[in-house]
Amino acid sequence: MQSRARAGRPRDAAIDRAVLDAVSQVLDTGGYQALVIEDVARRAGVSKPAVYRRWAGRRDLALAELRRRLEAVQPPDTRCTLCDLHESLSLFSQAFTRVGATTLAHLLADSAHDPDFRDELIGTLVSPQREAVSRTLVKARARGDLRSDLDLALTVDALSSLVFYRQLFGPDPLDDAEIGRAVAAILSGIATDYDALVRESLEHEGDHVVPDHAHPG
Amino acid sequence: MQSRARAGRPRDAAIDRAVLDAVSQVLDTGGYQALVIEDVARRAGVSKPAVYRRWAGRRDLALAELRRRLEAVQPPDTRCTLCDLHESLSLFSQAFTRVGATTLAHLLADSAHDPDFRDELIGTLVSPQREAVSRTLVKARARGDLRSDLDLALTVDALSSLVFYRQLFGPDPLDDAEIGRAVAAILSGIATDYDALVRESLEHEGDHVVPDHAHPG
DNA sequence: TACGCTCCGATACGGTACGTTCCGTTATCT
DNA sequence: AGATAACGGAACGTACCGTATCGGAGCGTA
Repeated sequence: MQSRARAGRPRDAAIDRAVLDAVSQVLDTGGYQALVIEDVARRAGVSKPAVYRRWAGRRDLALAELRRRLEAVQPPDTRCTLCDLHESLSLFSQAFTRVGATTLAHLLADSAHDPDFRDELIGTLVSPQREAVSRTLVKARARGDLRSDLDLALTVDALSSLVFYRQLFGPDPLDDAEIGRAVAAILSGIATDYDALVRESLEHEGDHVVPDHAHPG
Repeated sequence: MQSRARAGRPRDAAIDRAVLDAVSQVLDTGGYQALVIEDVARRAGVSKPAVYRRWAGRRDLALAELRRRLEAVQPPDTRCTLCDLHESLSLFSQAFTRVGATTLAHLLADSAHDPDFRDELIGTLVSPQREAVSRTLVKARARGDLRSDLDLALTVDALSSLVFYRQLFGPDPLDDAEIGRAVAAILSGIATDYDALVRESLEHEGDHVVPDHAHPG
């Protein structure tokens, strides 16, 4: 008694592929807006109920296709922190070029009032890429290349957000040269004399929050 | 001969206000998804054509309301770079809390295949906030607080993107303490010895792009 | 072999929201 | 006075949603 095998006629796996291929084609030509179930079904040579039998709607359908496009990201590990970070971010950016900023925005919008789908979306598209960056940072810190008081989560956010921002708000995604400059900037800092700035800020009785990890050096 | 005054019955300015008030109410309760023209018209005590006579559709309607909410941002200027940057980013984040991440995502998605609307959207919601941050950075650099070889545009991107990212991808928007840590990190850098990292990366014959503004110090 | 289950394509359906058009009426400008 | 355009109300055609129904086909179990 195979509990896995449901009774009755099994689903045709070829239909799954044909539909996702059609979705891919539509996304690349007309974008998410053009993703109309009936149209997808027609292109795939498949009936509409056959699609709904497999996916709940446009959102699920699009996410399923995007999941196909994002293979697991292999974070580099060359013991060269600059190289690894650069490579991580480059892969990150390339991944979202494949996904398409438009589609990402639509899925994000559609997930607004559906926490479950939002978790699935972020868990599929965002988290793996972030994780790759995070692992790179962890290794670099373990080597002693990064400050020990580093706020890891916030640094991952800072690097990841730059990739997303440029994809979503353009005009262009980050190119390699910009990634290099960004990595350099966040590693070396942009202040001429950070400690002096901290001292000066303390003289202001301002109500701003004093950074809780002032430069140790 | 007033060329400005069109012949015929003039538009009732009270309708403009009533409609935008209704839009505001709907956006705050049900979000962009709940923004249905017929519903807005009913709430405003107005006919549907009266709405379409003024705005092209949901997108324009929502953007018009959001424009009402974002007054001009006054970048602080206290000659304290840490304080000013902190304040700039805090105002930035607050502005988008008023707009609502959901609505922003929807508008961004809807603007995908309409470059004109996209320009209007970014010009209204994004550019002014960025500009405030940019002015703060420019003043700090002029004071000599920031490195002279600073890539201004990229730095603005880095700081702005963090605000957007946390608003859009959450789970929570940036809080004040995180803003402080982020400012500290980007000003002071996260590397223990950046110059050493650059030297090491040069030993790799890797094909990665060598940062074109290595640390001058 | 017979039966039951589930998938298959085809088609029809009700529902929602869009954006437009027509109407008779009302307000303002020339 | 007359032209013009906004007003509310209502209906319209379109698009797409997601679901239901149908006869038929494929596969499991009795």
